[in-house]
Amino acid sequence: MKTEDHSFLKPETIEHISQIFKVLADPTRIKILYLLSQEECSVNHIAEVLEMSQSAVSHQLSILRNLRLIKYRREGKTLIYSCNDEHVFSLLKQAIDHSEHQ
Amino acid sequence: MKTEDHSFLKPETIEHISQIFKVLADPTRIKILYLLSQEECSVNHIAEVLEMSQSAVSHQLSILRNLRLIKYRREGKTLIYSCNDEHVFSLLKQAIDHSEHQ
DNA sequence: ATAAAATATGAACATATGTTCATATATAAT
DNA sequence: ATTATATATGAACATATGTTCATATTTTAT
Repeated sequence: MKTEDHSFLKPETIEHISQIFKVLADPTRIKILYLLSQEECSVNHIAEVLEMSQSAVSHQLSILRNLRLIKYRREGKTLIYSCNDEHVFSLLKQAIDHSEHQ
Repeated sequence: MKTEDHSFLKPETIEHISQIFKVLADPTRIKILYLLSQEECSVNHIAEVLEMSQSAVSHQLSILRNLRLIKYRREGKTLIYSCNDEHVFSLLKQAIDHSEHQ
């Protein structure tokens, strides 16, 4: 095939996809997202369940929050995080399915 | 929810998913995989079409090859690469669709 | 106003990753 | 055998990323 006959992805599309996959590429974030796919969670709850430091969880949540993959609401002193991007969670679920059934 | 009531991903599953997403997280590899989803390609063809050095392409191909995401056959001096993992290419396509229709 | 609890954040550090450069390997042609 | 072509690979380098540690911020209770 000649170069000019190829279909190319738009640079923005490539950047966007790369960014999404980058987020999904870290084991810690996979665990957090999988947890949030089951129930909304406070920061401390996530830290306890995943046996991580509060700080590490919070840093990761800030990454997910900045990319609008998750959202939160406040209950008193507590922030409750939950899913905010069906597409990305769907990618994660598809990857889990493929990985478990092979 | 109590910690013992959560569903957890198996460590191998987490590692596997993370590895797949890590591969898909690099713009260069996204371009290569997208190209290979359209047609099988020689190394030099990929390098020309994507305007990259032969060495850089070859390094990335070796990563994709080691993870069995692509395969190759020889034609004389030329190696022709092609897809070898429908699941992963399906993940890529889903991400592209989501990214383009939002 | 003060203290405690929950969360966020900046700096520092170690590790991982992608490209380049130089060179090696393999096949084909003469 | 020698040369040319196609591809692979190791080392070096720069950049990106995740965690920890210390500390800041925000809200509630007293």
